Amino acid sequence: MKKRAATIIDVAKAVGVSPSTVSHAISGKRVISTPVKAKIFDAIKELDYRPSFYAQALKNTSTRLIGVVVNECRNPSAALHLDGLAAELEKFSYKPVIGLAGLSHEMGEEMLRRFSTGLVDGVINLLPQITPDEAQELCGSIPVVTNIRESLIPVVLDYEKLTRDILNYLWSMGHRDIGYITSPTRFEGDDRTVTVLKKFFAEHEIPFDGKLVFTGDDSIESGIAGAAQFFAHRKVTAIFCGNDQMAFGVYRWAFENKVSIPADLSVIGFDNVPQSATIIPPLTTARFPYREIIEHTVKLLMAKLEKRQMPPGKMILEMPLVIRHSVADIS
Amino acid sequence: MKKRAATIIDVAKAVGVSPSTVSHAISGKRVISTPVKAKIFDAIKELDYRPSFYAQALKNTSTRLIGVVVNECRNPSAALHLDGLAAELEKFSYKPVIGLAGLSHEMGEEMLRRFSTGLVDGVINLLPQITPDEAQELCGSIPVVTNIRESLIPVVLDYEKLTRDILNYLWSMGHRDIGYITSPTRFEGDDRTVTVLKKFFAEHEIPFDGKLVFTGDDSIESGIAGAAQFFAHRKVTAIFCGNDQMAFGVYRWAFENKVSIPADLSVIGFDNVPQSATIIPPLTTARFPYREIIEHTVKLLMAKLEKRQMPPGKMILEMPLVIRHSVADIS
DNA sequence: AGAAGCTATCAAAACGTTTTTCTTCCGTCG
DNA sequence: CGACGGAAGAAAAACGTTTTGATAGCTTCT
Repeated sequence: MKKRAATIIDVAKAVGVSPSTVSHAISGKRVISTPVKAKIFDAIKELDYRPSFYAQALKNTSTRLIGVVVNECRNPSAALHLDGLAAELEKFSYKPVIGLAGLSHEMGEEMLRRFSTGLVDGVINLLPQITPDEAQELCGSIPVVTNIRESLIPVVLDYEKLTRDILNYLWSMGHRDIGYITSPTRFEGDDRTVTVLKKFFAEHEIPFDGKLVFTGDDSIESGIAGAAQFFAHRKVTAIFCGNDQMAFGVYRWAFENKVSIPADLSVIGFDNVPQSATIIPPLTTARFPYREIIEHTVKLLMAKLEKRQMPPGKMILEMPLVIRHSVADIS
Repeated sequence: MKKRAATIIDVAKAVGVSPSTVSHAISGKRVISTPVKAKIFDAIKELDYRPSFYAQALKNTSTRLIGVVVNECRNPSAALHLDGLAAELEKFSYKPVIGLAGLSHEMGEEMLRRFSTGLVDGVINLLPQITPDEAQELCGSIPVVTNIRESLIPVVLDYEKLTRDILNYLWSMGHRDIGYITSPTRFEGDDRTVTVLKKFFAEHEIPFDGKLVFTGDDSIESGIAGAAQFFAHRKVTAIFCGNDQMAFGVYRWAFENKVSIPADLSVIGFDNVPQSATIIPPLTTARFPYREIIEHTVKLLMAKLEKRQMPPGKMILEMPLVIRHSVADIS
């Protein structure tokens, strides 16, 4: 059990046949007589022969492996992406190789560079801190898809409509003092959200208060910090967050400060991670279309792998509000 | 950008030198004259040469990669393991290759078998459904550590003491009607827990009610099911769960059935995942020693890789209760 | 009966490295 | 001045496969 693993040459010798015959018997690319084939398979089992992955990869120049780079698994949204991508890639007989970059920028670059040495056939970059161009640069000649950045995928996420939906909903429930915590994962979406915010308040003839926008970083801590900042400034009746994680942070802050949700403070998240349904009170949030985004991500990667063009046309994905119990009607 | 990646031969030709010289210049294993070296590095940059990972692996027979097999990332406990293992392996210059098996048994076996083809130097099996022996069998000659099973690691988790601590705590708070939801991840720990339970009730002269033990599967859903079963049978004042996920399920059931935690029902979890601190009310739970377990897991794997024996001696790890707000004093 | 065509197998080249051994060229020393 | 030794680089072998081309031995057809 501690000795060197058996090679194809070992089994060839054991049967008294050439290595190529063994290879053909395994792959079935040429016909091998039944008795010989039987003896070969016996020997394979006997010697516990397993073809060397690396030798095969070297010969084939394809590995059916896709590198997926992500910051941390403990981010529920990342975990959802990872699980989903694994399942989706499986449909095309690809397997993910997950690179955990941690939170450092260098480590992310390092991982992408590492993948570019032929280890994988393609890369999916889930790091928000690395732009599509940087990622492609780091990976050299192998195809990369950066699915976090909306611009890269032939799909459009209508953040403006979503923001308007949320604001309308909050407004209809009587909320006038609303804080917003941004998420770096949403990028362009974030900027536009602020624009919509300003416009919305202008339309309703309410002054826009810049201190009611807090720049978050997707972590629970920044949710806490955001809520703290708002209330230090002035009382708000609702906070909406660029992702659910930060909404959980707001919950946390509220609990510690004896502010009751939703009675004293309403909260809206974005993502609809499973935890948003189990937290108390269940979080009202917008459903991020994980399934569709994931499908499109791998579809796009497959196209790049096969050097196909994607059909032009864009697809608009809905991000419906899922109404649970974290927003109160105070009108 | 779409053309074949440059090889070491290409850079050798570009400089007018032999491939071995290039290799030596890169590795520094032999001294190469400064001007030649400079030209080589220029050419490398120019051609964007990256050594083929597979060719290197084939030659070296070591890859500094460790396969980690896990069911799903969305399980927060798994995510914690994954992040921790990645950081710990990094200390030894190993990188994890994560295999997502999903929930099917065959897929788990498949992943383990796949890893055994030289893809990785060693394997860490996090699948509770596969025993250490099965895992070693599937992986052939490469070292495997199955860290979920306590018996394999030179560390003992004192589940009996933990159970007693929990029961004493609950008892001191006045609880007499206590349900227990088991976790498959704890195995032997689970059985022993039930034993301790019986003993504890005997000592306190309370009849043991078998219907107050529910077999869970670590999912949120089984937490819901467990709570539902208990209350269908009779009222309990406290439930303790083999992991935090299932405790979240109990929260969920309580919310839906207008049972208030902790006023009407106390809950204790096990794991102390981050979410247990942010859920409302914050969950009282036992801290699973992730850091130590992870350290020992890779220590053990490193020993196997270097064919060293582990020093005998076992280490007892504490699992202290972290008291938050999910248990009420009803005495 | 000889050419042609199969069938089952073998031999060799190739994939891109690393490593060991072999050259060649100098300078130095006795 | 011949031998020796060191430096710098070249050449070749090896890692474990897959794939292509070659080679026997048989059938089959004309």
